Amino acid sequence: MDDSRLSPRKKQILKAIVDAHIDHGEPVGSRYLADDAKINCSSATIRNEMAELEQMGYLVQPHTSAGRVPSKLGYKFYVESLVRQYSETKTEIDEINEKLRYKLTEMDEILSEASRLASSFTDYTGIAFKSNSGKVRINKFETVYISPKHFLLVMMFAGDIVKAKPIHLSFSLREEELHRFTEAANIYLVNLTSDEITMPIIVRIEALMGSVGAMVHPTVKMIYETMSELDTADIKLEGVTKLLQYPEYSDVSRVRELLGVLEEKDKLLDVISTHTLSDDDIHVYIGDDDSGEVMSDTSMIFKTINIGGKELSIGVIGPKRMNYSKVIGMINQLATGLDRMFGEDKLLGDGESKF
Amino acid sequence: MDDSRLSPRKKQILKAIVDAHIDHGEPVGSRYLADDAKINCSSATIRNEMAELEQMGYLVQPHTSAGRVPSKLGYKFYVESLVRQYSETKTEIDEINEKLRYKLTEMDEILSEASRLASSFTDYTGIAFKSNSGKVRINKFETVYISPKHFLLVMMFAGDIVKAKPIHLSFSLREEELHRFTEAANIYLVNLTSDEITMPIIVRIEALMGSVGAMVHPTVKMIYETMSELDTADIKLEGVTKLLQYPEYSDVSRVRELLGVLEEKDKLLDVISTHTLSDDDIHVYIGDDDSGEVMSDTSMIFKTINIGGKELSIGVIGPKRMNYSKVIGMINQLATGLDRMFGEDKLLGDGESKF
DNA sequence: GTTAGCACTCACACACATCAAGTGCTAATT
DNA sequence: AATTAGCACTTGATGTGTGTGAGTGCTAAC
Repeated sequence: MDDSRLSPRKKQILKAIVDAHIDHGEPVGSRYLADDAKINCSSATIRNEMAELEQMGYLVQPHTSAGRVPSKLGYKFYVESLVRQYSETKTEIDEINEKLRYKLTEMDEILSEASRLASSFTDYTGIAFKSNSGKVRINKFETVYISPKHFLLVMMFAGDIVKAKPIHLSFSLREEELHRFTEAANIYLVNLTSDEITMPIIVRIEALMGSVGAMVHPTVKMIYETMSELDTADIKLEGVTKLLQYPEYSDVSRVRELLGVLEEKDKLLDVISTHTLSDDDIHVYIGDDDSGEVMSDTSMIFKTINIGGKELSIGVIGPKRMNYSKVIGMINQLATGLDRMFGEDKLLGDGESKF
Repeated sequence: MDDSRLSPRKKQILKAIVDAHIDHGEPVGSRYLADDAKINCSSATIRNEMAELEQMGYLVQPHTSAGRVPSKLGYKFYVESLVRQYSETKTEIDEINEKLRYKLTEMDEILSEASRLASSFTDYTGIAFKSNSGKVRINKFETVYISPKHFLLVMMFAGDIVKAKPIHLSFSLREEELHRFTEAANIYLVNLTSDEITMPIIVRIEALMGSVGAMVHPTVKMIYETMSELDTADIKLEGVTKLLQYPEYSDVSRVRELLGVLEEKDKLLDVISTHTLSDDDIHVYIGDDDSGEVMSDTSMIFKTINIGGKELSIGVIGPKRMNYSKVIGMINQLATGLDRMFGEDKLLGDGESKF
C-alpha cells in the first residue's frame, strides 16, 4: 500500500481512531481524540484531518453527526503496519514443522486443538483448517488378522501418515487369504492417488483372490474413503459463542448470517480462498459492508504454516474491529506454543504422579 | 400423569392450544380456537374451559389480555400422549443394534452422522451423545512394525472395538523387540480397565524390555489415552444455527445463554442426566421459565438405544414449542433409517459407475 | 351447560418533542 | 499558511403520550 500519501500526523490519527474503535466499538469523534488520545492539537484540526482521511478512503462516517469509523482500507493500513512490525518472528516455524510432523496422523486433533487454543488466547472464535492441496499417495499396506470376519487394514502414505481401519466382512476369510490380499494390494495399489484406483485394477485383484474375491470391494472402498478423507479440506472452529458478546452481533439476523457461513465449511473455505489479503504468511480477511459481502462487519486473520506437505492455517474470526495487535502477536506465539503443548506430557492430567 | 381430571373436551382444547402454539409461536386466544381450530363451541365456552385448564396448571397467561400458552405441565401431557401413540415401534432397535455394532470403532462418526440426520429431518438442532457408562477392557494387543522409530499399536477391546494408533519413538527399536513388547502387553495389560494400569505393572514391563525400556512409557500412555477416550462421554451437535430462526431466540442474550450451555458439553450432559423426564426410552427435557433453569424456553427430546454395550442417544434440541409429534416420529424413524444409511454403498458419491 | 355482549386490561405501534454528540464552516489567532 | 475557537446544523437515540386491537372475565340471557 502506498503510505506515502499520509503525513505522520495523519498516520497517528488514523491509528488512534482504529485503536479507539477497537476498544469501544463505537464511532470515534474529534473531541475524544484531542482529549483522551494523546494527539497534540485541537479537535478542529483533527476534524480537518479526519475530513481528508475520509476523502482518501481511510475512514467512513455512519451518518452526518457521528464520529468516524475505519473503512476496509483503514483497517488494511493498520493491519499491515502491525504485520510489518511482527514479521521478524519467522524462524520458529521450521522447528514446529519438524516436531508436529509425527503427529500428522491425528491432523484432526491438531486442528481442533489449534483452534481451541486460538480461541482461548483471545476473545474471538478460533479457526484452524487444512486446505485440500495435493493428493495423497499410498506407500504400503499391512493387515492384522483379528478374527475370520474381521481384520485391520493399515495404510501408510507418503509423509509418514499412517491410518488403520477395521474391516468387517459378512463371510469368513483365512489368514493365508488375507496375506495374499495384502501382497496384491502392495503390488497393484501402491503409489496411486485415490483417483487412480480404477475398475480394471480392482477386477484384477478380485481375480487373484478367487473364491473370496468379494472381500476386495469393501476393502478397496475403505481405502478410497480413507484417502479421500486425507485429501479433503477440513475446518475446525472453536468458541463460536464468544462472538455473541460483541455489539456487532447483537442483531440475531446478523448472527444467523455469520453462523450460517461458519457452519457451511465449504463456503467458509471459499470465502477464505477468494477474499483474503495476504502479506507474508499472515492472511487477513476484512469484511466489507458496502459491497454486500457474505461476512460483513467480520474479520478473519490467520497464519499458514506448512506441516509435512500439508498447509495448515490457524487464526481467529471476530468483529471487524478486533484487536489485531493482540491477535497477530498471539498467532505468532501460537506457532511456537503449539510446539511446547504437543511436546509436553499431558497424560493423566494430574501430572505423572501415577506412573 | 393423571389425565382423568381432564374431560375429553379439555383434552381436545389443550391439544389444540399446544398445536396452535407450536405452529405460530404466539399465545393462543379463544377466538382462534373457536373459528380456525375445529372446536365445536363458542369462544366464551372455550374461555371458561381455558380458565379451568389454567387453574389446573396446564396453561399460563403471559399477561392479562393475552391468549394462553402451554405450561411445562401442558407440554408434558401433550408429549406423553404422543409418546404413548408412537411407542409401538419398538421392535427395530435390536436390528440396528446388530448392524451398527460393527461400526462402533467409529463411534465418533456415528454420533456426528446421527445428529446431522436428526437435524436435517427437522428444523431443529440435532444432538447425539454417548454417555460414560462402563469402563472398557482390553482384549488383545497387536503391533505392526513400520520403521525402526515408528510402529502401529493395535488395541482390541471387548465388544469388537478396535483402535489403532501410531507410536513414534525418539530412538530405534528392532522388530524382535517390538514383538517382545507385544507379548508382554498381552500378558500384563489384558483385561484391565484404564484405572487398573498401575505403576508396578509398567515397571515390570519396562524391566522386561531391558535397554529399550524407554519405549514403554509413551506406548502405555497412548493405551491409557485411547481407553480414556473410549470411556468418556461425548456429544455431537449439528445445525445449531437452525434455532436462530425461531422468535424465541430473537434476543441475543438468550441465544448466548443457550449456546453457552451447548458448547460446554459436560454441562449439557449434566442437564440431560438430571432434568429429564423419561417415558420408555424416549426422554424429554422441557425448560422451565419460572424456576430459572439453565435452558428456559428450550426443549430436548431424544431416544436412547443400546449399541454394543454403549448407550447412544439421538434427538433434537429446539424451542419449547417444538413440533413434538414430528420429532418423536422422526426419532423413531431415524433408528431404522440409520440402519439403511450405514448399510448403503456410499462410495464415490456418483454411484458405483466407476467400479 | 352454553352463548352473546360488554367493560376492562395491557402490549405494541406511532407520532412527537427533546437531547446529546459530532460535524462543517467561518472568522479570528499565531 | 496552519491552527483554533465558536456556532449553526444534522441526526440517531431516548422518552412520553395516545390510540388501537387482541383477548379476557363476568354477567345475563338462552
